[in-house]
Amino acid sequence: MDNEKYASGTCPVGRGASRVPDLWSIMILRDAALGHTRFDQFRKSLGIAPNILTRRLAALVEDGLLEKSRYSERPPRDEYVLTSCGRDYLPVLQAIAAWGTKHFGGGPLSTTFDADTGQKIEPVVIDRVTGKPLSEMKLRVEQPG
Amino acid sequence: MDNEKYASGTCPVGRGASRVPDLWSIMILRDAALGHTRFDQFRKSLGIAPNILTRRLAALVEDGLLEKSRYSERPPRDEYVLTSCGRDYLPVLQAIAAWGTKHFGGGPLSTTFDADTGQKIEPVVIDRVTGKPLSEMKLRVEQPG
DNA sequence: CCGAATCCACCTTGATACTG
DNA sequence: CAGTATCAAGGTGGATTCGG
Repeated sequence: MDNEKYASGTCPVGRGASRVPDLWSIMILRDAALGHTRFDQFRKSLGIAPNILTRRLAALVEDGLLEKSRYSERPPRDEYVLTSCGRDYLPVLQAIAAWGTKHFGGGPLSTTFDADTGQKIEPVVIDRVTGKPLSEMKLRVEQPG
Repeated sequence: MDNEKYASGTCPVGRGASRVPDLWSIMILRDAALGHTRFDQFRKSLGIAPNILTRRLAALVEDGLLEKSRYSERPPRDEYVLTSCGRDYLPVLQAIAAWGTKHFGGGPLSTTFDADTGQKIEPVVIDRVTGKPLSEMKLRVEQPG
């Protein structure tokens, strides 16, 4: 489809989603959030074909979510690390995970913990001003201009 | 790609994301959240080819995010309305929107308001227990079993 | 006119093999 | 290890058609 139409449109959902337009991209970012950085880590973890992985990584670098970083000179080797933009995508992953667990759970699932306290994480999306969960609010959307 | 591998895997991100595996699905859900229900509303709003729209709608119905509902008998007409599962996806859209606005803003964007108070919404993903934003936390993921 | 189904040229995807 | 080359298969969207 024509991502660019949404990438530059007025809808903030389109602006964001068009940078992570498919399942591979989402799963690559998940892996990156888990600390994976190398081509082969992604490839093995995801079971993705190498040419596809190459393209996806390039697109994520292009859009500023990942950054190539040289970790060996001879032989030359790059790793892919999350930028601050990419790290900011992590809450989206958590929101997806919470939704996935609630509605499509039914099996053994990996779980996220607070690394400091060891407490299990339960992600909720709230409005920063009122603190109310968005799922309990009535919302209205307004177009610009 | 092979969605089903992730749809039934142990990763909650995969469980969720595989049900909304592409940009069209996300945008359809956004439209649905805006109150669109009819085939032609989606088609015109998104500029999507009708055969593709048919497939995506059917997939979303299949996965329980949308529900077909007959609104006219003669002629027979169905509309697509969000199920509770589909409504629960709205926080994900908001998280995407917040991320998109922060990192790819730079233009006129539509904005979400609290329908009651008229206040602008600023979505944040927090941990329900501690109330802390996830973006400020150090997380650790644990595999099942 | 609404909600599709069908056909078709095109492009993307991904499995495999291969290279530095 | 980190990709590129090749190529078959399937997805994509435009045009058209069709029933209500």
